[in-house]
Amino acid sequence: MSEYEHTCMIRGDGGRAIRTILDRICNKWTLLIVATLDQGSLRFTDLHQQTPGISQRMLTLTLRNLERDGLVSRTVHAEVPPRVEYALTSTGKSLIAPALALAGWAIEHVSDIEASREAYQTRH
Amino acid sequence: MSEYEHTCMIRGDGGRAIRTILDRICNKWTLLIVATLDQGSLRFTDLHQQTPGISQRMLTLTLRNLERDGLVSRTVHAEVPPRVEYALTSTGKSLIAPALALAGWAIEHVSDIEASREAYQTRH
DNA sequence: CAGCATCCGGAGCGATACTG
DNA sequence: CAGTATCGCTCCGGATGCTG
Repeated sequence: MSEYEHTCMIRGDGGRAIRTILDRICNKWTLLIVATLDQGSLRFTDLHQQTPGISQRMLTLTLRNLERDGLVSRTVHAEVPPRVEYALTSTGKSLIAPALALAGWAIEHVSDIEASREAYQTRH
Repeated sequence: MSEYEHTCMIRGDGGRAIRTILDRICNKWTLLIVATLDQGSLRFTDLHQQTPGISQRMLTLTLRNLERDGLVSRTVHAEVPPRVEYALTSTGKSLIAPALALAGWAIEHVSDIEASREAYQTRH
């Protein structure tokens, strides 16, 4: 089987499956949060501190979406002050591998891409 | 080396490298166009017909961005009527592999994610 | 054939202030 | 500590119409 026949996985149903996950991970913070939680369970404030630049609002929204999709578990401990632990589910952990594949590609080609952008800039 | 230490590839520079590529592929059409071009060189109209639902405007914008980033080449043939061929560059082709990894994950887990969404819905 | 110009609605995201 | 509420900006993307 030739290489391009595999790409039916992407085009498959008009891209519905790949869209579902892209809509989840392609926002500004999701992959960063998932990668951070790969260390293990963390509290809201820990995540906030380990994610430079994120607002409380966006951290909350990102975690809610991940919880809703079953990629992150949210555990509330009945204590005062409250303690909430976030952790990757098994589904969430399984996302790490393909995410790393993409990150590897990004690191390998980011300089080429940026060079191409500058060259394009000067041509137009 | 434990698994989670690899995730520095994602968190690395605060996520700049991964952001560069996510900003490119995470829009609605880019991955679909790249997967379609994996068949080989195609004209504007061919791409338009093989990508159900896309508008001329979005096809143009998507192709311009891919060309700008050096993932797609654009060849204008001096004929009447005009003929323009789009093809993946070697950099563009190298994106197929990690994209397939992500698509595979998406296909494998899309039903779990949708089930989790419905369960979350009924809980809230 | 292969596009560009224009208008417009909605979503993403940041800043800020408030709370059980 | 772990959020919620509100405001406002920007950009994506769809619809439509025009052109070398």
